[in-house]
Amino acid sequence: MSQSQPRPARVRFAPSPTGYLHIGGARAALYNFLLARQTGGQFILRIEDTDRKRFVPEAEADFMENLRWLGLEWDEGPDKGGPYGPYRQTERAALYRQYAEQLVDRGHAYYCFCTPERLAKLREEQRRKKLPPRYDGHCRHIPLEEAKARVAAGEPHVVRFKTPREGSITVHDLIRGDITVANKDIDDYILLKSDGLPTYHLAVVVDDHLMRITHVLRGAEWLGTFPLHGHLYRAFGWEEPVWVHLSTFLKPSGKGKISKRDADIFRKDHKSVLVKDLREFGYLPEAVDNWIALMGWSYDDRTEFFTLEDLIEKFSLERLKPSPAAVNFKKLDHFQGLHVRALDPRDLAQRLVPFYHRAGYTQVTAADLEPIVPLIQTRITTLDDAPRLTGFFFEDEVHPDPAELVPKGLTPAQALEVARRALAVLEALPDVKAATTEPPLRALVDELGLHARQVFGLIRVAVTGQRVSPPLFESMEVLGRDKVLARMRQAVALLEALAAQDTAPQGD
RNA sequence: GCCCCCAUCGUCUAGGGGUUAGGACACGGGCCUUUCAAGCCCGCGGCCGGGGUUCGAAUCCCCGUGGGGGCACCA
Repeated sequence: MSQSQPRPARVRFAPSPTGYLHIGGARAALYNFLLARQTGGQFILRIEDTDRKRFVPEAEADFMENLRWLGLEWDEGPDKGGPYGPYRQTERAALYRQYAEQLVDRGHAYYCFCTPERLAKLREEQRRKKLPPRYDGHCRHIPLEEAKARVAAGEPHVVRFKTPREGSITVHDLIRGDITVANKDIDDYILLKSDGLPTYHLAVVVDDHLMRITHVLRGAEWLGTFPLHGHLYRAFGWEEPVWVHLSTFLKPSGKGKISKRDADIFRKDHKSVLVKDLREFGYLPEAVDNWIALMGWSYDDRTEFFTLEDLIEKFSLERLKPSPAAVNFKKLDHFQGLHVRALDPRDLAQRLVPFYHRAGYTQVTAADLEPIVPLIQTRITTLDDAPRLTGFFFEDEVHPDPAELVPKGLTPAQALEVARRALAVLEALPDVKAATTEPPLRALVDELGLHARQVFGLIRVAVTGQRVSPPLFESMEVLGRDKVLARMRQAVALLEALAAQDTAPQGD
C-alpha cells in the first residue's frame, strides 16, 4: 500500500442529457472514477436535466450504456439509488427553491420580475454601446416584502444572485492556482428560472454540497463562472470541494475547438468523438480509456500503455495538465493496436463475434474464430477489420480476379502451369496443415526457379480471393483441404480461360 | 467590446535556472518477410516573440502574440 493514505473521495460525473456521451465527458467521468476507486471513495452519476428545452430522451440511457462499456461503473445514480438521492435534478426541484429562498432571506439573492423582452432590449442596447452584457440591477432593490407579495400573487419571476458590487473574489483551482476576479465583472446570475427549476449554478452547488462531493473535476468551460460558484459557497457558508478544471479538447489540427461540422467529417472517416460511435466502429473500451486518459494527464516521461487497473493505481491530480489538447485519432489507432494484441485470443474471438454477424456472417461463433484470431491479431486495428480480412473463410466460394492470379513477371500461360503444379502438389498431400504443405510448396518454388512471392501470391489469390490475407499456410490449414483444393481447381480453370484468350489471335 | 484560462517537435507529452531538451503517434529509411501487418534499428523534427531578473533563462517576472473558454430564464 502507498504510505500516504488519502481520504476517500466522493466525486461525480454530472452530464446534461442534451446529447450523447462524447470523449470530453468520458474523460471527465474517467478521471472522477479513477479518483474514487483509488481512494476507496464513491463515484456518483447525477443527471443534470434542468434544461427542459434541450432535453434528449435517449441521452441518459446513452450515458449509462457507454459509461459501463468504458468500465466506469458508478456507486450511486438514478438507476441504482443511493443515500443522497434522488440523482436526477428534476426530481429534486423543491430542494433548489428552498435554498434559493434561503439566499433571498439572507440578502444574497433577490426576486427579479423583468421580462425576457426587457432583458433582450437591455442586451441589445449594451451591445450597441459595446458594453459587456450584464443585468442592470433593475429589480435588485425592490423591498423584500413587496417582492414576496408579488411572488405570492403569482407574478412570473426568477431569483438572481446579488453579486457584491465592490471588491473581488479569489477562488482556487488545484492545477491553476488562485484565480481572482473583480466582482464588477460578475453578473447577477439567475439561480432559479421562472419555470421553478434551478440553473446549473444553483443546482451544482446545492447538489455537490448535499451529496458531500469532495472533488469537482469538470470541464474548463466552467472556469468563467467558477467565481460565481465560489460566491455561492460563501453565501451559503459551505465548505468548498477541491476544484479541478480539465483542459478542453481541440480539433486534430490543434486549431480551434471541435465543431458539429468537424464531428460529422470524422464520422465519414470511421472516426468519432462520440463514445457510442467508437464502440460501433470496433474500438476496444480499453483503447478508448487509455487514449483519453493521456489527453491532459501523464504518468511519467515514457509509460503510455495503461489498463483501467493501472490507471486506478497510477492516476494523480497533480499530473493533470491545464493546457488544451488536440485529439489525435492516429494515436487512438495506436492504442487500439496495443490493446488488441494484449488481449487473450479467446477473449478477442468472443468480442469479434458481433462484428462478423453484422458483416453478414450470422452463423459465426467464437469457437469458429478461435483458430483465426492468432492469424489476425497483429493485423487488425478496429474489430470490424476482421470480417473484411477473413470473410473468405466463411464463404462457400471466392471470386478472384483472374488477372490477379498472374504473378508479376509471368504470362497467363506460365501462371497456369504454376497453378497446375501447385494443385498437383496439394492433391498429393494427405492434409493441408501448414507443416505439411509448406516444405513441398517451397520445393516447388525452387524447382520452377521462381520467387516465393510469385508462387505463394498466386495460391493466396486462388485460395482467399484476396491479394492481401493472413499468412498463407496457416490460412489453408484453417480453410481445410476440400475448400483449398476446390479453389485451386477453380483458379486453374480461370487461368486456362485467360491463357486461351491471351494466345488467341488478336483482332486488328 | 469585456472577463478568465493556456503556451516544449505537426500532434500527445516529460523535464525545468547550467540537460547532447527525453518518450510516444505520425512521417522518412533499413532489417525481417509468402502478401499485409506486427516487431526491431536509424533518421527528421521543438522550448511562440520581445524585454527584464541572473554569471547563466527554454525554465522565474512583465508585455505582446497566438489558441481556448465564457459574457442565456443552456449546461
